[in-house]
Amino acid sequence: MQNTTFQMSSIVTRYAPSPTGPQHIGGIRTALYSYLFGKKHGGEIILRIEDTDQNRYVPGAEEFIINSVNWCGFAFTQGVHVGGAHAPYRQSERSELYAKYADQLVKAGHAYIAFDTPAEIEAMKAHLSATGTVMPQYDASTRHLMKNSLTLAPEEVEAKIKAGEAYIVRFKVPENEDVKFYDLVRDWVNINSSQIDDKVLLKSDGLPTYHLANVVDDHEMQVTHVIRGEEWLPSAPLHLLMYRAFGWEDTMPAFAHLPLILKPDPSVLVQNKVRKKEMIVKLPSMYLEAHPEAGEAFQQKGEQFLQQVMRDPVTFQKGLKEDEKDKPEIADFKSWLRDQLYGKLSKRDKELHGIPVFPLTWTDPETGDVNVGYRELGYLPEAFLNYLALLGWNPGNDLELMTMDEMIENFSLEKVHKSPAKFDLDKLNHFQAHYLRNLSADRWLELLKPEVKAAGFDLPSDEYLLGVVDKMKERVTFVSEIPEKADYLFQAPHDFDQNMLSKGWNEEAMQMLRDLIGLYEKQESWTEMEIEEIFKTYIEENEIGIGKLMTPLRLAITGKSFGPGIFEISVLIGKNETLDRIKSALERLQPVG
RNA sequence: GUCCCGUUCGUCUAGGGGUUAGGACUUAAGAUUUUCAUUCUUACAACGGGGGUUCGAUUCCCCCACGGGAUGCCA
Repeated sequence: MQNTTFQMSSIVTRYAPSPTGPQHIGGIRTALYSYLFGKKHGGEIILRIEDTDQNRYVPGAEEFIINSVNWCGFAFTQGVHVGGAHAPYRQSERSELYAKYADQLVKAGHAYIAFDTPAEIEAMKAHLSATGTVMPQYDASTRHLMKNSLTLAPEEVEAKIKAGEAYIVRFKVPENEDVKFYDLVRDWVNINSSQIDDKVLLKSDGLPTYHLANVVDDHEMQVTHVIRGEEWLPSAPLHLLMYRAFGWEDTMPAFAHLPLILKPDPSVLVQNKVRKKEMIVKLPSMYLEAHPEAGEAFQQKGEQFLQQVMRDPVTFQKGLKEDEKDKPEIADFKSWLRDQLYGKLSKRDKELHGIPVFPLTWTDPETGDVNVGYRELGYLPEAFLNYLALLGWNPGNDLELMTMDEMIENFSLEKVHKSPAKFDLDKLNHFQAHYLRNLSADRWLELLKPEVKAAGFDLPSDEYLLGVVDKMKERVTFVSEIPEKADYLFQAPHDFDQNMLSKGWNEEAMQMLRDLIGLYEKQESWTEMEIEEIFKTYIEENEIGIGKLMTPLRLAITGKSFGPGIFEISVLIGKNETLDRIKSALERLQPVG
């Protein structure tokens, strides 16, 4: 990796999202893989914003992408936010370029100008469908029937343009040609060109479509490796054809199409009794919300249906299939259900499966809807990223927990999976707990302080806080759980575990605690070993079962029945506080039983 | 519908013509522990189905089933 400077500098990858909304974790993973690959080969990693659709532009989306990547802890070497040799990196700022190249293609006979209105195209397709064509499209078989520069006389075309008539540029896809291309993760893929329609290259607003902009920019920016989602696989042959038409085939980038990230398996839902019950009620009302026309009466029917279908995974799978015997309202519900339960991970899956899809919290600028992100939920970026990296890639050994450097070292596109992966929150949480336990003192303080304040406690010293961390880090998955589970480390307990109280808080225990206070008071030096010794000597001398005293002691000091070692806690909070708490408990709590 | 891609424990996956099919998460049991965790040990659990090719197939080929994607003047 350290040698071959020439090879190293020649790699260029890119991440090219469109700012149509918050970046979902699939996008982050694509960005990550582009980064890992680029970094591994010492190359350039470009962030290019594909904002060629004016209608779908969402303010803030671009910042969201950059913030997300920053939070995850990796970076681009070129891009909208940092500049670079190929600036600008926003496609809306490069539009003359695309028009120029589209023109070049038209002149060379690889593309043509078309004047058809959407309605006319629609009519053509409808007509073909009616006469039995399975896949009606604007292509070699139909382009001669339409209004374009292939069918119109040149003067006519000229006149129309002069008159200001709207037009687009379409790519002239060759007829019936096998297009074969190599994909780094899927090997050879073969598609016949008749499957591809004459894609629009330049829209009537003068802006390019993805297909044109992407090919032109990857060429201009000297991109060597295009790493993108599987949804692009079917249009890759088109892109190849375009590189060919431009005469750029020699320098065409290599392609790597990544598998999708899927929703969790719905049969898991069926097997979980609690979740199942929830879903039987929730799904019909969610459907009702989306389809108010179904009518209130639907809710019950929907629940009935689910109850039958969700008996077990097999009935579930069968029951969700299309069935001609279904009543119309159930048929609609079913197809809606399929969309909700299967397929790519989507925004709805936070609600449905408890799986957030955004790295950061996103507030929809139009609706005000808040979609909570991994960061705000308390996930550590390194845990999130490590888990995400493994959803579609694996180094091929048993390595799972990896630092960024290890991921870079081990990464290869050949090891990227072909098949999609389902998101598993349990495993992410395991990673999270692991990384939390290995956090540095500085990070701990940085993360814990706001949580302590948010819980309404006074902020203790850093030293004390690190003591808290030491006692609690093995017991939590999120930092916010610390003030929640160990409130007694920040103030004397207000509430006491009733169950525990009824089991062991009696006259006998109270007397023992009074004895213990006496012994503790005499003890000058206050270390864990010493006070444990006092405790043990006492119970041995009085032949008491250890739990008989330990439980009431813990209860008096913490109010709880579980937690770190009680002597550790006593030392942390100090001698005075320990004694105060025992005394106060003895005053406040009446003996039970 | 048509085209493209995929299919190993419940989940994420390793492997690859002859393996006791390996690891991780989850679940369960045990050890440690004053409790709760952590940690450690153990257990449960998989090659979608059918045909080939082969002495032998989970691995290669074909078909089917299932899952996914694409089929826009969206990306």
